[in-house]
Amino acid sequence: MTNPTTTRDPDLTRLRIMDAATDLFVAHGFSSVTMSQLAKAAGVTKSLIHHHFGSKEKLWEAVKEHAFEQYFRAQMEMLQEAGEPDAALLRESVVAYFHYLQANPSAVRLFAWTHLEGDTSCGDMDAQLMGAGAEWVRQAQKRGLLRADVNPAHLVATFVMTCTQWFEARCHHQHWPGMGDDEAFLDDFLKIFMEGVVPRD
Amino acid sequence: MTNPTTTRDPDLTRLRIMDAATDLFVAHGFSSVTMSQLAKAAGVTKSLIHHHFGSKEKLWEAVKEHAFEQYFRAQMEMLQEAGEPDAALLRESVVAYFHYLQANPSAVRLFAWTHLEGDTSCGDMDAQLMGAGAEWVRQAQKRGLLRADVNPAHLVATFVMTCTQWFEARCHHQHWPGMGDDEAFLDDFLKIFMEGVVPRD
DNA sequence: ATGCTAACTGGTCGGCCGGTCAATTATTTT
DNA sequence: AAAATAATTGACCGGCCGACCAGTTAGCAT
Repeated sequence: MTNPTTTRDPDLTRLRIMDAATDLFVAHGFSSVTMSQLAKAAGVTKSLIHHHFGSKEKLWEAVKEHAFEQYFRAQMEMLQEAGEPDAALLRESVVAYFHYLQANPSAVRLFAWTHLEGDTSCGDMDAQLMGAGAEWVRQAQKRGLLRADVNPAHLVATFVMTCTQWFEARCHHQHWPGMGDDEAFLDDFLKIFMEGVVPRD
Repeated sequence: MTNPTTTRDPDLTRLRIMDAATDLFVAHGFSSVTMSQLAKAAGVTKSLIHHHFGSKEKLWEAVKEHAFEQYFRAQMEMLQEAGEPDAALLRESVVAYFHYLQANPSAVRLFAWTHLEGDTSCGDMDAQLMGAGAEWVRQAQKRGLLRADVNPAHLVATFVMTCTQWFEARCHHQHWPGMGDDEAFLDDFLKIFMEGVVPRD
């Protein structure tokens, strides 16, 4: 039988390092986090991190790749669960995306760091996702359920970027006068966005 | 008379350091830039940077403050030049803001770095700016020129954040399939946004 | 049981980090 | 002209950085 109090568990160790690294990198970015901090946070020695990941840079890559995969999978699921495209479903998609980002603040910050680094390693997955989203919109346009005079990619980008920026720059605009909470903003954004994407009678 | 080829010019030196520091910080962020890099880029010694700015952190603060001031002044001018609020002028404001960011990519990146750092030092200026923008919208709403059922701050935030994110994450979404260039996106965004903010007949 | 592989540790290293300081040179003040 | 002030330099510092390595130990295949 397997020993539950086994002294060594490389998979768990890797996981613990990844988790600690994710927290630290998300909070402070790659370059201002040191191996000593990482080791201390993960409860292991610096050498062990090198043993499992090779270098600080490779650990960072692993953290990013893992986060992208999670994001990609979640978004693909949401897209595939969506049925026949129409305006109501688009609205639901925006709400779902907004709430996904709300529930995964570390993903938002990780994306922001990678944007600034100019990292495009997530390009393929992201392009695939956006392509699917745009195609979804294009079908709704063909059926006359969404206005057809806007580039589908731009339509998707508009709501994706607004949701992203809302959480990315939260520390900034949460102090702006008159700003409401997450739900209040989402409501108002949807009022504007949905009115702007449905066809005029 | 003043000697044009004078060997010492502390103001120019400060400026050269600030310029070099702005470039480097904007490109790589605060913590991954070293004093040696800064000194080399500015054509001065490390010690001289310390002499003029005290520390790396204080130089960073100076760079940010300067950028914020420039941004603040430019936006305030744009706001004050704007006349009686109505939908057409809102459209022009969005276009002007978009083009300002397009022409000042380093400002965009600097904001992004500070967002991630959680820096709120520009809070006062920014709140003032947003307050003025929201007030501008509120007046248009009172006159029935913009729909009144959305929080003015949210309306302004919507287009500000979209423009910001467009340039902030450019390296990311410029590879998305079907995406047009800056002007094409702006056009489509305005189609959606303007349709969403004008009152229904 | 015994050897092999891989997980894991502690110690250590060269290098570069941000920062300091005394000395020198240019500019301004008196 | 001389004294005071400020700009600028180069040499130098302690400390920590990421990385490495020799050695130890646990798990596993045979």
